[in-house]
Amino acid sequence: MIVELGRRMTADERREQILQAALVVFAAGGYAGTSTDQVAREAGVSQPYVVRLFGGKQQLFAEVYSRASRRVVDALAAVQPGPEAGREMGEAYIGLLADRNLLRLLMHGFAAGSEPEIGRLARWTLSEAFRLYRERTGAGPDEARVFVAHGMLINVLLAVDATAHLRADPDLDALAVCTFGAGLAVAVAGAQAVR
Amino acid sequence: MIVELGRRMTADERREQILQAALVVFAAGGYAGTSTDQVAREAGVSQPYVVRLFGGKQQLFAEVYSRASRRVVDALAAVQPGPEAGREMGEAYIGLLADRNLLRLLMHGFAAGSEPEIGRLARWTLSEAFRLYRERTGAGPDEARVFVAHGMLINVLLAVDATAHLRADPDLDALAVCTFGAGLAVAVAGAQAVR
DNA sequence: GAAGGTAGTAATCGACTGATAACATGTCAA
DNA sequence: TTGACATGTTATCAGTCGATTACTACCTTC
Repeated sequence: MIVELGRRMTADERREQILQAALVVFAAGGYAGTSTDQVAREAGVSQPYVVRLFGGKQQLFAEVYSRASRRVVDALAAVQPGPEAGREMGEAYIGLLADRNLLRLLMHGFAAGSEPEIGRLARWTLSEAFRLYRERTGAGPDEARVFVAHGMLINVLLAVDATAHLRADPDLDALAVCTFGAGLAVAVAGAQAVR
Repeated sequence: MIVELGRRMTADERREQILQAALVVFAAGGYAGTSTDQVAREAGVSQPYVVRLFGGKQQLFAEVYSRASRRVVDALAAVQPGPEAGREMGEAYIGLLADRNLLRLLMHGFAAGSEPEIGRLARWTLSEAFRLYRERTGAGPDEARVFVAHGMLINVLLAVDATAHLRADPDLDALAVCTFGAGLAVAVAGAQAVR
């Protein structure tokens, strides 16, 4: 985390900085498993300031999660329709691995789908991925389903840190290799580039 | 939850009862989001007893999660090799939806993969699903990957309660219908039969 | 240069959590 | 019956968490 010593920041700059810090720690620990104090320390501010800037832990998480969802959906939406759209959307998703925290946070949101607000966002993300794939590629539901399913597999492999345990289990190794394909290097690099 | 009034149970019976209760509440709230007191109330015993019987919250969760993993892998391993093995393994997985808590707990484990012990179990579950599919069907890695990916999609749709929001979003609706296929009725029923 | 708003912290609180200790109650063998 | 062990509970504690309050330091503007 970049710390700007001494200098004062505008509230908007601080918000941005705290949101980035929150992405990191929430991606690692999930909503319930992460304290506002962890967020504060990661961002280099005091804990009460985090709470006051965002109105509470729940609202902070909702905002972080909402942004993450939007980043994912935007990356897919950026692909233009055409004969290569399917491949390009796959590559766009793999590209999201560059920020390992993004998809790991997404996973926590899926698991915490019982929280109404988070569940709503999680369903929206899934729904949009499915819809966009069909719209951009003209594919039928079955093909689009395969696309979304692979996205979920990528999320899970990332969450369980499969890339860091490649040598330990040949089957998991094979699964990771054929899932990430050419993106394996990106996935491994992303895992190391955390923080 | 069935409460046996007054009667005393053997420690093993209690263990079983508490493990079942823990599956329910952990599936809903995850590890960090669930207190030992919630487990105790669900099981109808006092909170300190839960802690003492299992040696701590972590060990309780590890045991619940370990059993869930094993149930999933056992269901897949029960399929005999043969030309129909692929279809049968799909059906076996869909059959697991009958206990909604099982796959939802699994999801929490995937998300909490940063915890070393849980991550180990989660990776093992993935690895075994992949390995068993290839072994039973003779399929190559790509086909087995599709199988595992669809399992993950099913988990996610379950976790975000997609079956309870079918009418709200036509795209999510289409995704759920074509994912669960003939198992949709099972999935919806499982969602309602919780507790 | 002082006034007023903005950025930020220190101190503290009540609620909750996991865990421990001490105690009570039921069950069974001799 | 009685002792001894296994099954459970009540009381309690120390730590953590999210949140509130009250305060301080900084910057801009007139």
